Amino acid sequence: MTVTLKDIARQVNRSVTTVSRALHDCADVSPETRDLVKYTAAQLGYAPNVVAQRLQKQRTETIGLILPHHGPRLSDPSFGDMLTGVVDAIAGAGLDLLISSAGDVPDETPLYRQRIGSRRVDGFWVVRTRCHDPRIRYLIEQGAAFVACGRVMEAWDFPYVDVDYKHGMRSLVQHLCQLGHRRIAFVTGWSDLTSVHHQRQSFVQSVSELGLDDDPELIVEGEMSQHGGYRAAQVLFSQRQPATAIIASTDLMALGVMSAAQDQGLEVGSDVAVAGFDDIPLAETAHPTLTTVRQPAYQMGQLAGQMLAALAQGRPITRPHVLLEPSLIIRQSTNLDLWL
Amino acid sequence: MTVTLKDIARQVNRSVTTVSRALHDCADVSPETRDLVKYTAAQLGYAPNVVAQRLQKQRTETIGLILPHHGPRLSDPSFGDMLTGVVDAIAGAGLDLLISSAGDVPDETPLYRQRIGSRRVDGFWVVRTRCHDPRIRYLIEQGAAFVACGRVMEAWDFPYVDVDYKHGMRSLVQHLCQLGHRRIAFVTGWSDLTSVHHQRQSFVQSVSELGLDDDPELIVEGEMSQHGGYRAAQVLFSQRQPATAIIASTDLMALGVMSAAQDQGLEVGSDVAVAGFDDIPLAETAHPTLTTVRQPAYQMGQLAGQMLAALAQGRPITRPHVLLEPSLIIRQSTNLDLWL
DNA sequence: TTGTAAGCGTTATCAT
DNA sequence: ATGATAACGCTTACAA
Repeated sequence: MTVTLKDIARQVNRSVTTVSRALHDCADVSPETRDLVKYTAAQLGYAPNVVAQRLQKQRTETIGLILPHHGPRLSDPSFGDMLTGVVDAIAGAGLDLLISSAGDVPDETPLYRQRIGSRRVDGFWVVRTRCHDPRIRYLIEQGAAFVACGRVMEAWDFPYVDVDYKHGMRSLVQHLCQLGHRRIAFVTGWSDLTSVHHQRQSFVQSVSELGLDDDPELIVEGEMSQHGGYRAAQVLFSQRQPATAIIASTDLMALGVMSAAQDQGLEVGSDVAVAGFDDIPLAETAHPTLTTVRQPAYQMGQLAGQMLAALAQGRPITRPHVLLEPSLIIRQSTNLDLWL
Repeated sequence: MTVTLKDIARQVNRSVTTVSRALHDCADVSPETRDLVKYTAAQLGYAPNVVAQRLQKQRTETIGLILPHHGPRLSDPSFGDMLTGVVDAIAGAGLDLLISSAGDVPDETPLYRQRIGSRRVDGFWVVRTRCHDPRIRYLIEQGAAFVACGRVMEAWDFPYVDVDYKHGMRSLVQHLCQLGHRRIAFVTGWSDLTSVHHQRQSFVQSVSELGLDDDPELIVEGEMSQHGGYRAAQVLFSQRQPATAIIASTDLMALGVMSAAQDQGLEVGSDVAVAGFDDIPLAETAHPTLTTVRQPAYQMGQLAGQMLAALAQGRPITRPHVLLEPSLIIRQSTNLDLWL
């Protein structure tokens, strides 16, 4: 059925060892043998049994991703982009990506433990870091190979790729301030997430520095989805003194906010300004188009993938700490006069 | 470093064989030995080396997904949902999902060949089938285990999960006809895709049966994304006698169509009706909300995953051909008066 | 230049 | 009830 080294060896009247060496282009095999072996292998349609190779090499050439129970959903566009970046990068290095889901388990460390112990993967890609992330702590303790998309609050040294949310938030608040807004709200996700934490911190600081309204009611936490954004916005609109501008943690939330505003009969971009984070494709085709802080999701994934490949193959990581600068994309949702 | 059977065997003064049997709860091992072995294993933090198990068992317990070069993108929401369904179902059966990308290669069969030959996976999940799909042909020829999300035009017998696009399209055209539309356009994806083919066939037939305008100009092919929908709609709006209703192959395309209409100064839901396929979350929060043919993406993935698990574990597939009925979700984009 | 033998960690077969 | 032995397919000392 399936072709093995033994089959080739029999055919060319050599030992399995010689065949193996010939296929690996070892110097100590005669050119004739090498050519013969390669020819025969090709003809027989030989493909090495990677499982056997892995057992021998004690490497799985596989990167694991355990989807955390607190999201992101595979159906979130920006996460999909990041995933594509990782898949492309590690596939280019001959590695596989193994996806599993944490399900409803609150503590994911046993899953990581299990996959390390059973030598299922060479390293992990960790997404959606939390401020004090037990996964990161565990992986560092174990000396496991991993790359995170996101930082933690502790001053631990581990390879990561992240976005400078503080910078992004600052430029967004400044933009809204310049447009004359004094009362800016922040519709945010679960603040245990490091990204959200940074956004929030920077929001509070920027608002204070610019002397804007710093009413704590203006910060509303919700689920990181359109529905979460929608509901949070409803809360905001029901306040005695509603905000004139709303920033959301993600574009999906921002689209929910826009939706809620429009359902209130408000015109987004004039009656109320709305902005998000990510720059998903929909941001550009929404009506009005959505002002946002663009994050290079694909590139982040790609970088993480390259770092993981280096790690898995024992090469040093050239830049273990990458902080990408996001850029403010001004569109109609904060400035309806804008002609795109 | 890592604990193996040998370590346990040494510790409990038994052979590796006995330890293995004890851990597998074989009947022919004494209760004392069994308990001792299990206790020791737990204490040492033993986890079986899956690579070794796989080499021995000649099974990888892994399902492969090779992302076709013609999409879908990982960032498409409906595909993400389906992927989640597969991951959940497969993980529940103790299997892994291996993702790789076909890159720019026009013919993917070598990739399948390579993964079969190297025994990397036990089976494949095939997505986005084409009318005459070389991947399906190849996998059938090879006798490989796989489940497809989508059918082909040939009368080949293979396990699949698909949606009854024809039915969905018919109900959509009927709905628009009842609203008084005589000139309905279809903004479609690459018609080599079986799903698109079925939609198109049903569109033409429904239009003809209902006696509506069957101008071939009303069918415009474009990229299956918002931009593709946007551009195709621009073509439609520039026609001498524009359509009064536009159906798109996917919700993303439909959102692009809505965008283009709005940029033309048209009011979607009154000046022009727009409808899509999928029912992604954004369909419900778009403005106006989007009429669509709902497809149970997560459920499709889940079913495919269950079938794959059965296949991989040598169990028979109870229902190898599943055709799910989509349902028409009427919203404002075809009927602005509608209060959701 | 080639072959022999051992080993990766596990499971299955056959003795005892 | 337990253990020796072989096997899964491959790589790599070491020997010839």
